[in-house]
Amino acid sequence: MRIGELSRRTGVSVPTIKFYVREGLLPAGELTSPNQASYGETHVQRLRLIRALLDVGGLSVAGIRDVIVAVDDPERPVHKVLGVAANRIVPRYDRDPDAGIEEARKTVAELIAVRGWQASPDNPAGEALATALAALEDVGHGGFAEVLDAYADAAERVARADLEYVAHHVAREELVESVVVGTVLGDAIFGAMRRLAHVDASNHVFGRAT
Amino acid sequence: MRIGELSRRTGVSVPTIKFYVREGLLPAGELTSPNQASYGETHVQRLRLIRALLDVGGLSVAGIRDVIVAVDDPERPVHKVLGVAANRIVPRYDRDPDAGIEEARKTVAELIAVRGWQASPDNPAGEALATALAALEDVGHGGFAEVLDAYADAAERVARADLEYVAHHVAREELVESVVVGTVLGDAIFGAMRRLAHVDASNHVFGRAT
DNA sequence: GATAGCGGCTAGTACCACTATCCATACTTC
DNA sequence: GAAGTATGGATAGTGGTACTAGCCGCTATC
Repeated sequence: MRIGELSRRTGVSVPTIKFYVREGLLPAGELTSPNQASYGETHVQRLRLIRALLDVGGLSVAGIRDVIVAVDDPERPVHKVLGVAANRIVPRYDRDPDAGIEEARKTVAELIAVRGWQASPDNPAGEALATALAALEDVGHGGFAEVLDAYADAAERVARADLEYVAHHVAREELVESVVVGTVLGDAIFGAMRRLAHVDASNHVFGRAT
Repeated sequence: MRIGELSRRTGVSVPTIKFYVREGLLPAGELTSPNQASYGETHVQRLRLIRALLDVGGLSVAGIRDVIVAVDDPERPVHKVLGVAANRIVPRYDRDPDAGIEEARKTVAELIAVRGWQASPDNPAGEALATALAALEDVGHGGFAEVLDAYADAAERVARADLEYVAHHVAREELVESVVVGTVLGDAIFGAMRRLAHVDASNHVFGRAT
């Protein structure tokens, strides 16, 4: 198919497709003559992935490129690809290291220890958690830490379900892609569900609301 | 205190503080002379809230303004304020209405019915959920829907904990602020925990990884 | 053989979150 | 009380991001 049809089938404009190719998010079409190229189903799939990661997942174009380059590199071992993906997916908050974040890091380390999680507290997710907890403390909602256990229970439940889903995929590309998709879209899905559950819970508590 | 000290105490530069005042995120200091104003603890608090919402919560300046204006308007009933907050907090994905999203909306409505949630499926959170599910379908991971039940269990657990925390706050401003903070930072916290739990779970399944 | 579409290119746009600079005045320090 | 720094208020500019517009020479298609 040619670029016009690719555009129609995905709802992405032709100039934007060209832009994604330039940015390395999408492989160029196969040239059939000096100025004519043909695109296939893989391009349609890739474009849908890009749009989902951009619109729903909130990743940046640069972040998507890093993930895609890692996924497409057959030399790279799976766990390295997942590492790159994790680094791009987890938002990086920069915060000048003060007393607050050190305290929060300790909380995170304790949580991991109590839960018996096999995870190092200084990986990006642990850092992100510490930053968020420190921010909570800063805004005077340190008491929110009370609910951390409930969050951890829920996170374990979700993570188990995620892994079960991912376990169905044996092929490398499928595995990596489902981890990326699941992580990014899973956040959006869980967030939306949490808000629905809030509405329900607050209707129970306050009678009726929005 | 004067603006310089406010800046030192919050780590936000003086020009940026001026910018927030112009944008209506932060009330102006109280003028003590034509070109001298004094700021108090409320300004420190408000600035910390702004930074947390921006850096960790990922809200836009315009979104924060809408939330803050609603919170600061004493005329507005609590449930309306929470509505505004929900609308700003939940990211709005625009997607041309196609067959996919209709299907996803049905899934959402069913989920709500099965769970017995007192929530309308056409509120922003329900729409966001439908969009995310449709995106999942688009990228060929429709099978992910299998795990929705686990997600819903977890969301209920988290929402219950959130409400318990919020129930401690009786004063209106405190109530609204804790809902906003809890919703926004809670997403970040849960996301980070989910990733930690993934690391743990995948260590159990695959032996060891990143 | 007209005309619409194409690949490849450079340049431009709109928005966002600041940042720089300026001015007249006020506070601070010597 | 002079010198130097800080302040409030204003306008203009910056750098980053995600596109978008326009052009050229060529080609598929009717």
